[in-house]
Amino acid sequence: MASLGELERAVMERLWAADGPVAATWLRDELADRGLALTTVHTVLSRLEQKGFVVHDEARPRRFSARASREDHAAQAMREVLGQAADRQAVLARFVGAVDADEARMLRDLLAAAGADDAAQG
Amino acid sequence: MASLGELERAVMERLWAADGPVAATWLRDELADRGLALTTVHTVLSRLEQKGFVVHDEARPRRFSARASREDHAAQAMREVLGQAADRQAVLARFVGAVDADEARMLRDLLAAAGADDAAQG
DNA sequence: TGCCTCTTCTACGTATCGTAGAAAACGTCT
DNA sequence: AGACGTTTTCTACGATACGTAGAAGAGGCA
Repeated sequence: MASLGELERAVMERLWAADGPVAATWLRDELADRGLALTTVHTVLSRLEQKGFVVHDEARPRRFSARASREDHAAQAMREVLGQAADRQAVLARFVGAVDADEARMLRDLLAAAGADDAAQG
Repeated sequence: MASLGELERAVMERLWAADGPVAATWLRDELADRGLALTTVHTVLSRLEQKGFVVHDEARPRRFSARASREDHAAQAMREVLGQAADRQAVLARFVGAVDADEARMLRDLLAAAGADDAAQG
């Protein structure tokens, strides 16, 4: 997965936080503390599109949005890390060993639900 | 986490595959298909050290090794992705939803063991 | 039909990375 | 100890990525 620069990441954060597609001007205002020119925002957006993280519609002020939700993005990143490892079990063991109690509970519940589905279907 | 370049990653792969600390010459030979100069290997190694991925001893030919195992590295990367997310549960849900049956079984077993530990200790 | 805004194109400075030469440090053989 | 080969460090250079934005083109609106 292509990695993101500092500003690119900031833009993605705003897109994820946004409630639907947004205009470049909105992003510029969201990032007002940086005092960015509108063209800068556009440049970053087009780079993010090239990388496959952002799409825009054809309306005229263009509306930009993240291709995947923040959560999908994170989950996919986790899957990619896991997928690259030769010994997935060892990775998962270390991962599970490091998660906190809350997360362990979440995982147990989620896996129980998935397991129930499997049983129902298989 | 600092991200790695193509050659840096290749070097890490060899270090992880290696059976203990190795000399720079060994790495150069492992990467013989690239026809790298020994100094190139050293440059990359020192950059990896700066990033905290590699350490070396004081013996003379220096022996280099990965600071963390491949599995620890991957697990830590997964944790970092998860840790950055605001809604960890949503991320975990998507992650669990995407893992295959094998991985789900591994996770269930690992979590069961962890849960047993909790019960015994708590 | 101008004007103003939005979009695209092009560019530049800095940091990172792949790459390696030059020089210094070290071990060793005689 | 001196000379030689190997290893390590220092320095550098070209390519690419990224932050940044000006200039120019495209479209809508008074």
